[in-house]
Amino acid sequence: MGWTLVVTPGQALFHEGDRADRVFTLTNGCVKLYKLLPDGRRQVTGFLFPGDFLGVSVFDEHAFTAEALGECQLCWFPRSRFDRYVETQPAMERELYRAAAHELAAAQQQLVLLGRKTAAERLASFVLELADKASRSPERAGRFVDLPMSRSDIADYLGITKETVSRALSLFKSQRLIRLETLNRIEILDAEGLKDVADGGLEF
Amino acid sequence: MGWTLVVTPGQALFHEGDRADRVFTLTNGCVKLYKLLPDGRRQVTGFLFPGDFLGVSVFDEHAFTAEALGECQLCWFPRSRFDRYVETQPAMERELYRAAAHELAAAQQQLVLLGRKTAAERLASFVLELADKASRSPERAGRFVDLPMSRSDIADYLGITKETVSRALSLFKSQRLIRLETLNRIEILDAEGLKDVADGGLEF
DNA sequence: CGTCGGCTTGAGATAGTTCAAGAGCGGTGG
DNA sequence: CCACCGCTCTTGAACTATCTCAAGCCGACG
Repeated sequence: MGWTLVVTPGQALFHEGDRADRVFTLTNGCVKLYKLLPDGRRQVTGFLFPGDFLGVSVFDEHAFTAEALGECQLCWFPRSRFDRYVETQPAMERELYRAAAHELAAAQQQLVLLGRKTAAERLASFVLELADKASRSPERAGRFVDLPMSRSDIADYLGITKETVSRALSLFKSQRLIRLETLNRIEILDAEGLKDVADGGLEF
Repeated sequence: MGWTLVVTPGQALFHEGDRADRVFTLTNGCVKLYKLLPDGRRQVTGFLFPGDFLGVSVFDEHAFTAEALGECQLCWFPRSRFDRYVETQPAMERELYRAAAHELAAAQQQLVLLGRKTAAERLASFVLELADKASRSPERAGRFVDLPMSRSDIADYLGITKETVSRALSLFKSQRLIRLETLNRIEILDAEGLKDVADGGLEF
């Protein structure tokens, strides 16, 4: 029902502007999506986890680059085949719409983060977002949150620098909100406290 | 085929969290969409112009507040009626999907703006975005761009302060990129120059 | 066990914010 | 029709969160 594809860490599945002629489902590993400005500034628009779909688009060209974070395994189809399949399945059309609406709502939430939150609020929101995603997956649940991406990737997702990410993490450690089990794995010690930080602290 | 509604300047059509039980089309006037943080910080997520749809959502609750900029005239239907109509029209389902995908692409472009652009780049992008929208409408075309929203609204859309908006406009005036015909109407003197600013200047 | 690359921490620079006046426009009433 | 008033917009000056640049640190890997 499709072809299997294995990509190495850092390898791009496709670039912004490439012809969108394949659709993927991520079976193993994580992927980052980003857009670049002409001078190299980068905005990460999202991260994908096992089970996520990729490359479905109503446009001819991809609007962003997709790059493997670690080693990834994917399953892909030609887009033409996918489109033909969708046309025969009215329920699928609806499902695509629902998925796009969810992505749109998430993007609008991210607009608030990028437009109006402080560095600490951004990082707290990010940790909780990952924790929330993990809690829905059977296996990855619990107080621990994996960070499969680098500090730079987090920074480019949150619209800050990698140094500011480090400093905010250190701040949270000193406040006993989190603990770094390893460099890429956070233990949440105080989810409530983190939530308070994420939405602007307790002001009144 | 629906009811007419006239709202006065500053009046909200609905608030974030309200039950989404009506769909609208804006026949006259302009609307701003925004989300608030608990402490009052605001992120404007978009502006609507005559002909735009509003309130179509797969969710039960509105994800943002919609507020009239000036006096507005709208046409609305109960959502239940709209949903029933969509179900009978497979082409409509597809059109909704296409619309959501376009909004998503626009939101991702705005993520780049909010995450990585400087104040001047943000304002230049904004002016060009309005000019581009206007150029598609038969009547509003030309070098002139109307700003139906306040400086604060622009600021909250671009993730900066109203003072910074003013300063960037003054900068563009001094560089002969634009002229303010009136406070709320810009004449674009150098679209190319504005484009260069919008995407990070000419670096090489 | 040493090296390399990413992470953390520090110190100084800065873009943008905040706070504070003034200026200009539009609306109102004399 | 003009003068006044209120509000938004502009400009200025000081402040600050974040960035930039520069070491050291530390963990992963050979």
